[in-house]
Amino acid sequence: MPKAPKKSPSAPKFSRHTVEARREMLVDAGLACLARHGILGFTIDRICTEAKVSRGLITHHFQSIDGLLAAVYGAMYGKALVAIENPRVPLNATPEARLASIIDAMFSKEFFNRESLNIWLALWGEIANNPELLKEHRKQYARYRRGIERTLEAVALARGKKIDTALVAMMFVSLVDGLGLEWCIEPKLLSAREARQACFKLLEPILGPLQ
Amino acid sequence: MPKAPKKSPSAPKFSRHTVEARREMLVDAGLACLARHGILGFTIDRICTEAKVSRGLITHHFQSIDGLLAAVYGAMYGKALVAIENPRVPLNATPEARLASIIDAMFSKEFFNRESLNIWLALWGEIANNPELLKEHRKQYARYRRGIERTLEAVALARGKKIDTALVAMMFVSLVDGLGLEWCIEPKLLSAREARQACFKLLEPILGPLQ
DNA sequence: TACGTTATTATATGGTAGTTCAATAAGGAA
DNA sequence: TTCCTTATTGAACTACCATATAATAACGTA
Repeated sequence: MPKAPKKSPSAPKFSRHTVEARREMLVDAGLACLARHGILGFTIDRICTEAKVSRGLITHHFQSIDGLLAAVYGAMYGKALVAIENPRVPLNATPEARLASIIDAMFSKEFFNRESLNIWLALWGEIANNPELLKEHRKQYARYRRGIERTLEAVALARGKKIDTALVAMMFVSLVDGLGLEWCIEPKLLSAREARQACFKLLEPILGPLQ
Repeated sequence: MPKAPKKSPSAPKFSRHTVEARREMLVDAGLACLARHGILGFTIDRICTEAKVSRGLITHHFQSIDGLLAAVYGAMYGKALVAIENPRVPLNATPEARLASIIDAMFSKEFFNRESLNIWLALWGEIANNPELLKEHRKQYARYRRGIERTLEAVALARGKKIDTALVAMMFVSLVDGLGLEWCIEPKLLSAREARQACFKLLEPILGPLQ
């Protein structure tokens, strides 16, 4: 009995899943590869090994490796959009409380961690060079910006301040992404707390005290 | 006379250059590939084709493809550091004028263009995943931040303002990088002029009027 | 003009990339 | 239990990857 099989001979060699479930498993494996090795680690071989499936499955479920990459991008935004469109505050919360909740979420451990940020960095560098990814980006990013703009606009309105909403939103989004970039590359140069503080320091001169 | 050669038979098949000159040519070719196709386009084949040399030359001059990538990164910083450490203002210019000159340079066509920004994006995504690149980054980025910190500190000192220099510098650098990121991916969402304006809008509540 | 140094070429090598597709077998339905 | 659908496997294929190295030839020097 050389190389004893770990399971009984009658055990299935693999298990079948619904299309949706398997797609999610492959997306998760893709995220793991992106987090660990960046865009150069996003390969059929690596991802299938990570997901413990054979090489043919990605093409079967996503047509191509780029199809999976677009799905991975959508999954990243999916998580973030929940926090922005449904901040964890009471329904009757003030606009200020909604904004503060969004900022807190952005710099919480769930989003502000090296794995997630390394994924974002890897994706950002490819958007402009990958048509399929760009298409997905346009869809998701529009929603993201709209959510931020509405929140900022609501605060300004509640305080009777007139602001250039598009510009302030762009500044806020840019600062958040920029802080994530710096921290991902060299985490010791700032803390999540300082990054969060930086956002308030940007917005308070424009919107008034927020905390 | 089939397939007539374009040059006389006695013409050299290639020309020799000094090590320094050839290294620069390879770096330029690497930059072009990065600008056009991102990090996935940074390959021996592509770069050598771009530079019109044979495949062995990169290894000969840089040991490996990662060695060339680190040199490319250094070249990008080299250009930017000139503008920061030697802003185009008179020697006796005010700190405010020096700061304004740096900001103007950052959003000038020389730096704020899609090619350059696509290169930065490609590099940022790889720093955390490439030890050789990380080493080069640490060397260059420290100089960059120091230059920004000194300039901000000088303005604050001249105006008798007390600021958290490290935090303000981090905010400024993050905003600049973030704006470049957004603009590179979707240039129609803001102009270079608005990006420049955003920097002043961040700094003026902290340092007072700057323009 | 001939020589010597060495930058450069060109090929070989072993690995890994993404995609295709026929064969397989899991697991629900009958 | 048997059958059928189809998710999944796994090998084949072509293309491209980085690197090593021996042969070549450019060009300054003597």
